[in-house]
Amino acid sequence: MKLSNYAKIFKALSNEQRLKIFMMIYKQCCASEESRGHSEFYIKDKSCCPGKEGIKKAFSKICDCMELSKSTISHHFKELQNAGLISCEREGQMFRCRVNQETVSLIKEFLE
Amino acid sequence: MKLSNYAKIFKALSNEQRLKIFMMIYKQCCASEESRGHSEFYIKDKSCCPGKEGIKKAFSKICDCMELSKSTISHHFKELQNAGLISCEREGQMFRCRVNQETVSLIKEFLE
DNA sequence: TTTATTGTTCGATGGTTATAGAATAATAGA
DNA sequence: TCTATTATTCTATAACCATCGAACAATAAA
Repeated sequence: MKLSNYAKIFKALSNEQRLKIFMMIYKQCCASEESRGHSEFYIKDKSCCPGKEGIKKAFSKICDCMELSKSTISHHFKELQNAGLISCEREGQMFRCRVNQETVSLIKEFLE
Repeated sequence: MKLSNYAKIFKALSNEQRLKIFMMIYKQCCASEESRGHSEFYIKDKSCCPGKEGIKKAFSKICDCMELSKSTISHHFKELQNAGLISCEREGQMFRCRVNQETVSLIKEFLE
């Protein structure tokens, strides 16, 4: 893979808010109320978004966990997709998304 | 470590030119002539910067491998240091620097 | 002490990005 | 079909970033 692609992946993770979104999906969970407006990421509980299929209704859940506008969050989702870090699909009113483990593995291999 | 610190590290790697510099130090080697102006990173040979102590005279060597001005490269070095990714020290006219493996490990653990 | 070499700092500039709000589109349910 | 819900796109703006050249600082060699 080209160096520019790696840079693109790192760029997608370089914004704190976007990284937080990514980690929520990665951990299949949502940040706690206390984490609002803070830089720390807290795992609330794993029951909020169960299953191995990724988060359902991820978009609105993540909106609830953050202090950003919908449009900004939508933009961040697209950046993460664009970098190949996550995949999203709409299932009716559900918004399912998951992390692309292959991309995560690529980063880890890159740093070997 | 705070999420903002991880974001900072990823930001340091998010610029293609800076990533190239980082990889030169990481691989303890310089890019080949052919790589000038291209987005690919090529390893030339390991003999140009031997030893485990990091690249000696890294700054000027890297300047020779890239199409950026000295001031820009200096800026990128500082960004990488600031993120904790590399450490540099001047030894007279030598400019020795090495990758902080602990930071690299932190990233890998973060993505576990 | 000069001079040459090497890297840093400063100031300017053009480009990119994060963000919000409004308008729009897509979908589900009544 | 109409309405409510949900996510996307558009437009604007302020902040940030990459880059350069020039001036400066530090060091080594003459």
